Amino acid sequence: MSSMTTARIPAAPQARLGLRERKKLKTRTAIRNATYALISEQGYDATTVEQIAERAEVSPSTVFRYFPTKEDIVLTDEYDPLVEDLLRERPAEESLLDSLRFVIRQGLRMAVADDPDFAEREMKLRIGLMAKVPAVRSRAMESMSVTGRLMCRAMAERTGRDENDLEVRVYAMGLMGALLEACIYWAERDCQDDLLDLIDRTLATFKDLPKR
Amino acid sequence: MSSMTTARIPAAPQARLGLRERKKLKTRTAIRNATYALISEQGYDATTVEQIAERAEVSPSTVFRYFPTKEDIVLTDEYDPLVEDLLRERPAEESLLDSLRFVIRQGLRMAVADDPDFAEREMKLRIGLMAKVPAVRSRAMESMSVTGRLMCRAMAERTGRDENDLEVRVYAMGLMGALLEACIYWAERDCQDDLLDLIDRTLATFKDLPKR
DNA sequence: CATCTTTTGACAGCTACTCTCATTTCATGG
DNA sequence: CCATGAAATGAGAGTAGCTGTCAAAAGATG
Repeated sequence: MSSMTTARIPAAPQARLGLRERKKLKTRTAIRNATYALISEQGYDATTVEQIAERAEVSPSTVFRYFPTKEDIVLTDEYDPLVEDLLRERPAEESLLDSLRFVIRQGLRMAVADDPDFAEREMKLRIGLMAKVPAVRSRAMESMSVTGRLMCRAMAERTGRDENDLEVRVYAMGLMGALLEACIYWAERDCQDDLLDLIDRTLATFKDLPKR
Repeated sequence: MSSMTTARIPAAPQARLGLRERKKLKTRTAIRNATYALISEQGYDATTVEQIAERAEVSPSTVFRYFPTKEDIVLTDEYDPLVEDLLRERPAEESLLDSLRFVIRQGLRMAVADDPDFAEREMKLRIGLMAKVPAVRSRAMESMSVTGRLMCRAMAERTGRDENDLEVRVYAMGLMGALLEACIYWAERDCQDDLLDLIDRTLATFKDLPKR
């Protein structure tokens, strides 16, 4: 689930990117940081795109050019491919549920790697917003279905089924829904529990999808 | 899943409701019918609330008084309590998955009861919109979490767990996500398959949640 | 430096949605 | 049947998210 990870682009070869690309990345994170700051100060609804634009020192049009909706500023990240790679690296015989457990563990570990405090605060803010603000939760569910299709591909490889099999699609979305609910559960209890433990228990409520 | 059923209020004692209540019901369905008609003619996005208000012969303010958002006009129904009742009538020993199978079957049967053609057209329109229009799908997912809480209550009774147990919450949302995906799958294939069959196969991908 | 492309900002416009307030419509007790 | 109170409605103004266009600015390229 993309919207749970918070790491920056994993050791991106920021070296030679061309001035243009570097600027783009900069404004992108400027917008995001401005948004996080403003939301922390005054809440989600009270924060307008104009304010975000002002603090990020860009025009409102630019904000919408980078993020199609306000919710996307909070939620969008680009880690689906990372998850997909990690998943593909796991042995094909391993059950999908086990692989998932591993990948999520690994993903969170990488996310917290270089700046634990920042990563943790940001993750709590995001998941908190997901739990409290309907619009954000809504958007998270949308992105859940994207990540779900990714799961479908992974499952198709494992089980020898087609990635458009009803069973595959349905199982993937069930998983995603469950994982998202686990996050909401976590946020509702003020992030007191161990998220990895919750995820383990969540995955345990599923049976393996039979091959073929 | 409330947003799948399309029956009218089950034999509501429309008899003595008071003129006021009857009028309210009337405008409510007027708005809904206007919306369905307009969307069938010109699509969801091209249909504005003003047009809906005009065709339903009410003011725009009134539309918003009846439905908080445009998506709600399409999706809102009041059948969660019906589902809950049906579910509670099932024997407590029956597995939740079996009960669900039965209740959905029964629910669909009741929905199609008095005017099969209308019910079928409306259901296909709604589920089709859910599959195609992001905003509607989004809203459907929101309402899914409401119905999910209902499932939690039912499961709590069966398994002797608390309705706020992580396992219960997560299992319920997994189920809802899977069922919703089944509907989308159905719509994507132009409603060619037998929806009940798809739902059976969907439920079969789950294991029973152990008691306690 | 000149030219071409990409990115940006300013602006106008649409629509979903909210709020307020005066008016109308229904309910009720005398 | 009428007067009083309560609820539903309509009108209008206002906010904010989001889209589109177009000209100016900034980076890339030879």
